[in-house]
Amino acid sequence: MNYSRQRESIKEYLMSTKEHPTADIIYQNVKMEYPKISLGTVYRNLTLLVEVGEVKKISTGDGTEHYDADTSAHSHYYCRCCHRLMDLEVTPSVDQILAASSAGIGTVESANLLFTGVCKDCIREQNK
Amino acid sequence: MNYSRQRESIKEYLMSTKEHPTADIIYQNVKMEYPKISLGTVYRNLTLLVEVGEVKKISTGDGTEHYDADTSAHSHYYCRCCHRLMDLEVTPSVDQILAASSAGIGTVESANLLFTGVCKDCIREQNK
DNA sequence: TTTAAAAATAGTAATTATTACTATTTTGCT
DNA sequence: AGCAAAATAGTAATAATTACTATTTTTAAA
Repeated sequence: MNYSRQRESIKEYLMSTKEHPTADIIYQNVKMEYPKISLGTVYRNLTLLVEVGEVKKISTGDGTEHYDADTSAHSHYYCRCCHRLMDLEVTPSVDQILAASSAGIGTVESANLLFTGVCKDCIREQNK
Repeated sequence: MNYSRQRESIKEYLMSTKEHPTADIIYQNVKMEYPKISLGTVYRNLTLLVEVGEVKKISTGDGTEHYDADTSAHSHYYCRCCHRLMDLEVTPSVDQILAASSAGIGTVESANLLFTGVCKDCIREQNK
């Protein structure tokens, strides 16, 4: 992977915000510095950065993906009303998280935990 | 909400499978019973069923949504290789889940917990 | 059991997010 | 400087989802 100003700018913007922006929002912001940047470049670099582990992709089910340069272990709270995605600095038991967050940030209508990895079947396939 | 055979069939199919199918897979299956059903009908009813709480929508970030008629509190494991979404009957501490699932199902590359609800700001707005 | 309004449907068109393609430019190396 | 690999802008294509409309189904009341 070679250096690119555009990719740096994307990373910089992502690190400067706590908003968990979508590709399009990132595009609009990076365009201020690089008016000729194309949306495809934003998507390609986001995919790259996620692959390399420098950025996390967060799926809320609202129709578009959100991105976060904070790769530390933390959870998120999504408001289905204003569509904001917020940080939650928690890792303890789900019950505790539920109690804590329902007291703090808003109502909790669902708490979903999703693990991603490569399953045993696929590992077996790969070792053939 | 009025009764509809198509909606019943969608629910029936969803309850019969552990596969967490996408709208399109559901469409293909319900089409066996109702060959004239349209994809729009599937989408509309899935949205309705999710709103009413009879079905859960699960976002893996793989480009399409998955649906689950099992609304009990459980987590999921997504394999980024074969794109299968599997059930995990867990609710204890995230650390325990991590340990348990990494031993069992496959590698765990990420564990993401997402809460959804209505945030305090929105509740405040609504009470005006 | 007819009937009329409300809700749902099939089929199609439109929209939106994302990916693919290509000719040109930038980067890293020697 | 000069060359290959990687990246880009711009555009076209794809895939998932939503919107629209004329017709059919459902529901409940006459």
